[in-house]
Amino acid sequence: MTTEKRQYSSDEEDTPLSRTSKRRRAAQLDEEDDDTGEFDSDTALSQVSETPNGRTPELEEEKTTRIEVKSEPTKKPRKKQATGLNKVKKETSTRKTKTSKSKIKKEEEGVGEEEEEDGGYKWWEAEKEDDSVKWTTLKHNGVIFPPPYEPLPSHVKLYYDGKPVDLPAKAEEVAGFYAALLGSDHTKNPVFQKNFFNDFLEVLRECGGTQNNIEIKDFNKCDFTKIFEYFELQKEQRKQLSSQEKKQLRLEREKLEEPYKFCELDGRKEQVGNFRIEPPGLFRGRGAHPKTGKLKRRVYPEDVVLNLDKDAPIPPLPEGQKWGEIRHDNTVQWLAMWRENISNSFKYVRFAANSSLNGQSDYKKFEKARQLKDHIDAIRKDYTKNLKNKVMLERQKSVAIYLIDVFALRAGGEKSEDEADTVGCCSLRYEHVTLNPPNTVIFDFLGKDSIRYYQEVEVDKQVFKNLAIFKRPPKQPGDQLFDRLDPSILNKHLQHYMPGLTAKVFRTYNASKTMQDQLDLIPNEGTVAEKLLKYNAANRTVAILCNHQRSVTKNHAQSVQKASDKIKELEWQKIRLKRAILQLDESELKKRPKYFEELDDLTKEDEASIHKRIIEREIEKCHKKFARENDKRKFEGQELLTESDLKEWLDKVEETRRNYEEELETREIKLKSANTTVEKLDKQIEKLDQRIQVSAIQLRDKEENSQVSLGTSKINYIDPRLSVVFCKKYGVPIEKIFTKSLREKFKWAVESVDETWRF
DNA sequence: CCCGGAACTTAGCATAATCCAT
DNA sequence: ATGGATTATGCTAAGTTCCGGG
Repeated sequence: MTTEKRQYSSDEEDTPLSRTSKRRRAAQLDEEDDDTGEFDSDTALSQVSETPNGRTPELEEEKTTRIEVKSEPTKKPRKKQATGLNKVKKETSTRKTKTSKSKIKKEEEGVGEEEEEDGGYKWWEAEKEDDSVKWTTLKHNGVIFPPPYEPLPSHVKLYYDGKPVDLPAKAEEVAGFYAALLGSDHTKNPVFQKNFFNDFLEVLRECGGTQNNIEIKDFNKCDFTKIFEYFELQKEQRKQLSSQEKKQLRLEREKLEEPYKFCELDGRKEQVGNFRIEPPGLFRGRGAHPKTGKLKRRVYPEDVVLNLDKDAPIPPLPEGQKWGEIRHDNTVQWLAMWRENISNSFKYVRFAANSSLNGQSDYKKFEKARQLKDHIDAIRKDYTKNLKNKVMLERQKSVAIYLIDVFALRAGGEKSEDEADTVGCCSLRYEHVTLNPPNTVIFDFLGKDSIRYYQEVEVDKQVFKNLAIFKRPPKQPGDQLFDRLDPSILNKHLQHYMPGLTAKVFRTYNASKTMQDQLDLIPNEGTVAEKLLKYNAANRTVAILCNHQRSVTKNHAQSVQKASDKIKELEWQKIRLKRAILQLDESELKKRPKYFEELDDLTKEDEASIHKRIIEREIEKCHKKFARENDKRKFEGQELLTESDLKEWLDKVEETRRNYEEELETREIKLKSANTTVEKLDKQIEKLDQRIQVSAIQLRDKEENSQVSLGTSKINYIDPRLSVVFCKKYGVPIEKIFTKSLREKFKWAVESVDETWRF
């Protein structure tokens, strides 16, 4: 019933043209388009779509474009970027005095928070001008390599055409990678199968084929289930370990990790993020990734480049091994890197999210987004005006910025043939946008991570007209909508509004701005739980804006069912109590008829099904309790409970069942305590009402959140200071909103902001 | 310019850890 | 205390942007 969240592009109806040639074709179109392209600002929509092979473009216009384009970059060289940030820094320093004062107050009050490992260095209270140099000293202990491959026991094998295969360890390892995924969707994906099988055969060939003369040719004759089952068994055994043993293992792991967890940056102890080298395995590309299933090869020390200061001791390696390279580059914030074999790019070992350098980057990111406040009006005015610009490039730019600003689209860079076909703004194609006059647009495309973006929206009239122009024949499916645009052109354009302004800043800006606006709407009243719910609702609007999705969990439907059953049960209980009141004193009905109205809401059938559910649950409970109790007794060598003991419990349930049945007929409630009163029952009903309220809200929240992921926007888009201010102003403990690791990541925000701060 | 490499930021999913009702 | 449900974290893929060299 749930629509699949991630979309695997429909079976290659891909045109014979490769994506790159599509692009080229689009470029040709442009020239033609320019010929047709005199854009009258008042062109009516009908005219636009009609416009056949229009007139030649005014050459003047062409010239102006070129001149404009050239003159733009002269304005400022790239490296400048710092200027904008320096301004930000000054702003900070004025705020600093305030901040440190409030900090002192805090300390006087003796707020003893969590322990800090880094000695409490507060970079946000320090001044630092040039940030191209990231550190002066950097020492660390390198990385953890995955353990070497452990061959399977000799009775666990791959079967080919029904026969056991003796694989060389290296090939067996690869087979094992596949076997381990048997339960997952990956192994159902033909691309995954094919890529895996190719690489598996290659490894097998490299190590001289199978050891018992079986030639593996057909993937469909391979049976990995024995290996899979062995892994499952291992998993099970690991789960069965006593908590003692588990603890032991954990301690050993922690001891091994200890030296790698921290490094020394400018003399301070800071945490390292991903100090583990990624283990070999099968590449799990998302969506319709052409390389999914390929073997991700093992990384050895000689593949790894370390980055540390010149005087830092070089982390030792086992005899005979050496690091690929030792570097001393203090303009970057990585500690180690290696080249990965799937797309031939680099992987980095970097500082943890709570490190000072990452904190500073975050801070700068949000300050830059805040700066956009001062320019956004001009930018909006500008792009609105330029929607009617006579130059095609300008129109494309303004429409693109409009989409990025209004719908929070990503920039959308060009992608190569061997990646999943996903798009962002600049790479949108003809088929991703459907136009419904007068001004409704349907966006339907796969974005980052192959997450579907589907929106039916109304857009500015002129935007609509322009989109129609961008789709005008001879353009057709497969062609680029913005055929003259790419992120670098767009970003260059944005630069001249504000240094450092790029497409992604709009997402940050609009996310945080939306959050601020939503938080402003929340009244400062009610319980902490209620406020939290409203905070989450605000968070959710941001997540929806950014299209942050998650797959519904396997047991979502079940859990919703359970929750709504629970509510129904509570309501039934309430009704029951009300009946009881009437039983005690019939005159109550006349006194407050409204109160008893809901007695009629519950049909006999509903009531019966509630009864049934309760009874079934009780019976199940008896069985479970029986089984568990006996397990325990067995373990302790005690006498076991007999079937008759179980029967006794079940009989009790049966009795309840009969009571319910009777109650259903007679509507007569058997009251538990004899001396109850109307007042007491009223109290109980009130309590029930509250519980029902709470449960109903939680249920709604659960449903609304089932496909929306709040975390991504909380971590990356919403200025953390907004949350801190919210907590302070509304008396909500920050722990309710930021987990421990987020509090550490956003320490700069938690400690530096007072109630008056605004995004 | 254009291209691709390099560096950094953002993303969802699997699983570990924790919570919470029983 | 248990174990099923929920939440937090770890992992690594997939974006954007910067940058330097032809």
